[in-house]
Amino acid sequence: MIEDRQDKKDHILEVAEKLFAELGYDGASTRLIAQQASVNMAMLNYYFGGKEGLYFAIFQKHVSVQKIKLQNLNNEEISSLDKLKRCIDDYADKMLSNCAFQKIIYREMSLSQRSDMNKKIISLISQNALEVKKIIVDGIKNGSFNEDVDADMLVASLFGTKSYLINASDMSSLLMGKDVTDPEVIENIVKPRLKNHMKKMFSAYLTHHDENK
Amino acid sequence: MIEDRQDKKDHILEVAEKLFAELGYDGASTRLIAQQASVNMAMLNYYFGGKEGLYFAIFQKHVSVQKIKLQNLNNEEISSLDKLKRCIDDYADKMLSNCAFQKIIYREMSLSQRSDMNKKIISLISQNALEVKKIIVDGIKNGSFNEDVDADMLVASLFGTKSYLINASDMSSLLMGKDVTDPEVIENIVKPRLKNHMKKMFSAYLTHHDENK
DNA sequence: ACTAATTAATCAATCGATTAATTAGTTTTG
DNA sequence: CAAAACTAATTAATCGATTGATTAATTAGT
Repeated sequence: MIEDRQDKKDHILEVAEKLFAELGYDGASTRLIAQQASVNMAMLNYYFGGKEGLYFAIFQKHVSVQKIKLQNLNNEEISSLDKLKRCIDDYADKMLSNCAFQKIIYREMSLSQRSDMNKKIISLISQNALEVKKIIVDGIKNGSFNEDVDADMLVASLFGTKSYLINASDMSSLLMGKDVTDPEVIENIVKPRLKNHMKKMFSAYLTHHDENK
Repeated sequence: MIEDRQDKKDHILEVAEKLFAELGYDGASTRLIAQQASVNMAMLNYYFGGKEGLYFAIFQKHVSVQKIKLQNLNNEEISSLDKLKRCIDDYADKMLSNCAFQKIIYREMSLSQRSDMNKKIISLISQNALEVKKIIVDGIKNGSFNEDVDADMLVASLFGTKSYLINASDMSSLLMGKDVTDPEVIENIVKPRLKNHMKKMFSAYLTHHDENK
């Protein structure tokens, strides 16, 4: 059945995603991926055309979904601040629930190699970042946010804070005295604290009255 | 002369740092490093005992200096907010002036492999993060900052924002419409905007009056 | 004459990919 | 309906290339 084949491909993708996240692109050998997915090594090439193809398939699987969600949000008729808060919640939920992909995405962006693939991936992801920036810029234009807010830097703070918790998880664990890779800790402690922190900080920054004017 | 040897070792470290940043640990082969540094491949092992030793030497070179600077800052008799602002300035200057090391450090923290080395490195770096956290916690205790501030998350925002600009530089370049890897752009545009953004945002958040009380 | 520094050559191990052979599944044909 | 023919899926074995590291020999410095 065709379904079986798709299930198997999905399973390979899941395993590969986990291993790429843990070991990096070079560190995760096709042999290991095949072994952990309980398939023959040659199947990876048969299905995905090679290691790069497998890698790229992981990105395609994720990005398209998120893009649609963002565009819908941007078209809703709620205040700019509410949109941004929704963004914070959505990204916190998505990123912290799927740390593996988040790790891969971030690491890929920081490498200069594999240029062809790299450009494709950056192009995919950047569309989402632009949507977020649009929310902020619109908020400044319509007077919801302070006019001296730096939209680009705010985007960096939004994604950067979350990336830090995930990618520098060992450091965060040490700081917080808790294992922030433990799913239970993530759900009950990290997520709510992260959401609360970012909403408060951004609200204060975006809507506060600057005394130095 | 001994100086010549040290100079050569330093030169190797510089080249290696650059290549590790661009290509990752696995991507930067010892052959390439040796070639770019114009030394024989066997010299890397002779000097540093192997690839891992070379890698670790890069970390040792950087961390110790920063640690001392931070401890000195923490002992100065200025307000907590001023300390934090100094931190922002210092880290922005250091990180953006030496993006290569910043990239390495961040990527290393996000990998689960090379466990022995990894733990040593995390241990080195975490001491600095703890010093920054201390500044915030002290500020909360002495009433300078709002008591409901989440120190851990604030540290994540501080380091995360900067890391994002550096590690996701392609993305940032696309967002800002400028090449944020160009040294001139970094110095004249990214640095001042980053410093300004973080000081304003943190000040607003740390000292604002919460209306929802 | 002795030690440190440096070189070229080579080591085994591992990498991603491919091959040819085999099995399973489907379609065609008598 | 069943046998044959064909295609898709899967396997084990192997390919050349590259990896980090080591060796033994040579050079330079003291």
